Amino acid sequence: MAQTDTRTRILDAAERLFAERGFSGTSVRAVTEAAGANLAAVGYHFGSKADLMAAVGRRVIEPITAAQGAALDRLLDGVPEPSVAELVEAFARPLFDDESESGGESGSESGSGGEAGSARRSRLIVAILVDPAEEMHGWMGAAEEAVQDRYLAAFTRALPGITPEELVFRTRGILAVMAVDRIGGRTQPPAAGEANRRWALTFLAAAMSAPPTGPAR
Amino acid sequence: MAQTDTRTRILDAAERLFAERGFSGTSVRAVTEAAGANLAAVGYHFGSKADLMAAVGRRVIEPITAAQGAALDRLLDGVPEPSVAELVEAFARPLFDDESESGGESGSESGSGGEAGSARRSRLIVAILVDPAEEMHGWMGAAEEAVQDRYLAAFTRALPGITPEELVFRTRGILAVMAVDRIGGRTQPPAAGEANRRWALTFLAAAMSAPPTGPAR
DNA sequence: GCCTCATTCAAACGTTCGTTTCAAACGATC
DNA sequence: GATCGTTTGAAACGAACGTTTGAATGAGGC
Repeated sequence: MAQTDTRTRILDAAERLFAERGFSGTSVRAVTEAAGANLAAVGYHFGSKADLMAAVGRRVIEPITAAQGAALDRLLDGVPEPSVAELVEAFARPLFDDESESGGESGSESGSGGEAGSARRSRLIVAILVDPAEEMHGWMGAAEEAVQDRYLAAFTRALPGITPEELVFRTRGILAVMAVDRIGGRTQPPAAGEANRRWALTFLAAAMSAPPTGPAR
Repeated sequence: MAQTDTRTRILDAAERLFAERGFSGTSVRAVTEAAGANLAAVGYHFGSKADLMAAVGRRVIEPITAAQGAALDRLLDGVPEPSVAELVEAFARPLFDDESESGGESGSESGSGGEAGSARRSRLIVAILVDPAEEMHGWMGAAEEAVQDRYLAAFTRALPGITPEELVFRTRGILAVMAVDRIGGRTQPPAAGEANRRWALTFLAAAMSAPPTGPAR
């Protein structure tokens, strides 16, 4: 066979199926069948279905979190006070699928190729964000929170006058907008990823830059 | 009326559980137990789990769609060219839970500690929007699409210069932002519904009013 | 050859799932 | 009180689920 590793094939299949059907909607049997592996291979390589999801999630999220942190470093290194649009782009761009993934400066990542499977990454992120199953996001660690806190601080400096609570709301709004192509698929198929990404950046830059919400009227 | 109808109790319990755990994550047994009804009651009153979900969804969505349509009627009746902020508010406000609407359905579940009364409707809407299970949204009909098309036309008039495709994206962005309080619950509990709603309207009015995205640079 | 180790395999474990069955209880009408 | 249609009850159905078991398989070192 000389195919890819069974473990990797399972990770790839699970990444796609968890993104498409959610945690509860994906069976271990469906994963192993799609991967061309035996049912027991999940237990052997990962331990349990929840552990498989954690492995899938970490493989996707870790380079994204690293890219978000590196982009913020680069931004703060250039100018002391980056614009809102720059912050939005630095935060959101790694969340989208890279049609032309070049970057990768910090050599820590790379490692295992990571080829193929674009356009699936952002779908898994959205699934992680919105899936009600605890196993879908319970594995996330402090690294993700840390980089989000750093962006929150940067947005706070770029947007004085916005209360911290509203800023938290808006930062979560960035993530929520990632789910846009999961919504209302009945009318028409989601546009190409490239156009979606540029529209989202426009949408989010304007939203983040909105004047503060006044008190209840 | 010793207590509410079995059929209604099942609808209430299903509305809460489908919103909290999604379609695949909610068992018929969990619904009937929460409703204090027999397992077979779902089959008798609704036919199947998918039919139950359709009944739950229609009960929630229909008045919202009607309110969205009525709000647009009212708006277009007053001024021929409503502003973007007015359109956003007319479209989005019915999607949020009405704090003022005390429909008197607070007695569904007694034991839950939190304020279970409202804040469930918008959660179900979000669950319907993002749940990957076909049964979660497959029941939606032409009425919902029709009102969304009417808003799309109104936004098109209010925002000349935005391509129809980008406008579709932004309109879906309105719905996506509804999912914001489902995201990142680790940092802090979701804010009160009232503040969330006002922040969302600010966020969305600015986002919808953004200048058109230029061609790829 | 033999042994060791990691991996794969078919099969089975017990549990939970959605659904169905059929008898019992209920309320209204005669 | 008997009868009818409607609703509820306990129990069971087969299928699918996550997980575990223990025997095959194969490569590498002796």
